[in-house]
Amino acid sequence: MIQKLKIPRKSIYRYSLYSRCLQRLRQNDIDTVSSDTLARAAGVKPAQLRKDLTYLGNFGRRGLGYNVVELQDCINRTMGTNKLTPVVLVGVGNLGAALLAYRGFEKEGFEIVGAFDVDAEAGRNKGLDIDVLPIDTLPQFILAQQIKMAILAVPASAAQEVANQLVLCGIQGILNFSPILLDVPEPVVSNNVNLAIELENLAYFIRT
Amino acid sequence: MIQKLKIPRKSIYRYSLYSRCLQRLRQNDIDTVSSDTLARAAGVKPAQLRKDLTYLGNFGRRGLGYNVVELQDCINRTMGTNKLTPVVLVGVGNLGAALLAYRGFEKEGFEIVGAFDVDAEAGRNKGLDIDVLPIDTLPQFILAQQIKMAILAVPASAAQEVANQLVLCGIQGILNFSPILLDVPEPVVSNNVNLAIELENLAYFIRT
DNA sequence: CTGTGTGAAGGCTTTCACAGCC
DNA sequence: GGCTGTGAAAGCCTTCACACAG
Repeated sequence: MIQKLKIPRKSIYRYSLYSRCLQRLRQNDIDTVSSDTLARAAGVKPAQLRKDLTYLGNFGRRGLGYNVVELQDCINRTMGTNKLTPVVLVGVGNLGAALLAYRGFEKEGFEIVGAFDVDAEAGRNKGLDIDVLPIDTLPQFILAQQIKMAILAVPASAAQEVANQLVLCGIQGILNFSPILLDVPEPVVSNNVNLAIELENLAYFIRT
Repeated sequence: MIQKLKIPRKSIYRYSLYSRCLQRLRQNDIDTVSSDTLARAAGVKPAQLRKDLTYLGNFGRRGLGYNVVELQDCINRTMGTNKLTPVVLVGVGNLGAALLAYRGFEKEGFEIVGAFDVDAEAGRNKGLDIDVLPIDTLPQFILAQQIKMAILAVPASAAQEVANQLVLCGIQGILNFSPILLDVPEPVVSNNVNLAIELENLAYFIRT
């Protein structure tokens, strides 16, 4: 745990992939897997998988492979995926509403416990099964429930301002869907997801 | 254009960011910008911005900066963002329906011209304003309309199979929302977006 | 003097290749 | 023989720092 900071960002990202592959192996009652097999399933090179796993300690048995259950448990423990994490969502426009309607986070260990918007009526007629709360109730909500993570889906023009507010409330991680990079103080982490940019990127690389 | 392959992936990604920043400058009738200012707006280092721009040719005037309009046009031309690109979406489950309801792609130059699912009734009761077509009509649709890009939002278990089908139809780029890495033949490009993994990643780095 | 363009240095990741253990 | 663990090499990307143009 102390050398946690030494694990490369990208390895962390891949741990999530590995965990999902291991899950499937587990469902098929397979209890041992080689780096070769698991790497192929995850779409990475065997050497990379092994290198990634060395950050977790030595699990493999040479000549045999890795114990599926043991390895997945270790990854989940490292990732903190073994507990349910509450999240708030801010901005219930088209994208925000879409994310709320998509209840796919739950089975991955995250629960959207609150949705906020400047317009408390924003959720109307969108068939959502969660109430949209006015944004000025956000601070007390976050503080009361000790929320640490937020999904930000407001327009670009409001993003930095809302982010500042979130940071003041004690939010430590922001998943930012707005198309600007947020400026957040040191311990706070902001990850960007931008679907339009992903499409643009793809379009470029297929060179008609 | 011939040295296109030499532009680093990450630079391409940032071009999208730059273009959006330039758009804002344009709206404010600012016609010249320095690498320092633009870099700050985009959240990158000035040297990196300049390095990125050298792949496009020499636009800057030393002592002055870059012409906003000229630079944005060049980026858009390079990215191919100056024309509307048609896209199909496959898999109208929770996530797929959410992506359809989110009409945010249009203003970025992409249009979802067709939605497909094994269950043609999948779109019912989801308040979508686009018809969901049965998946066996996909090949003729793609071929007839010369579609080159697809958004894949089917369950993991079906993802690879559908991807194979898409490739056979001539799809060249896949934006994959399923939690597995797709195995696609050489010229085809597959980019992954996984919201659960982004959240997990974030959760890890905030270490309660 | 201001601000770009860029070789060189530095840092981070991936990949190789093989020693070591089962 | 099979497969892991890992130093070393290679590759990629970022950052520096300064020559040079306006």
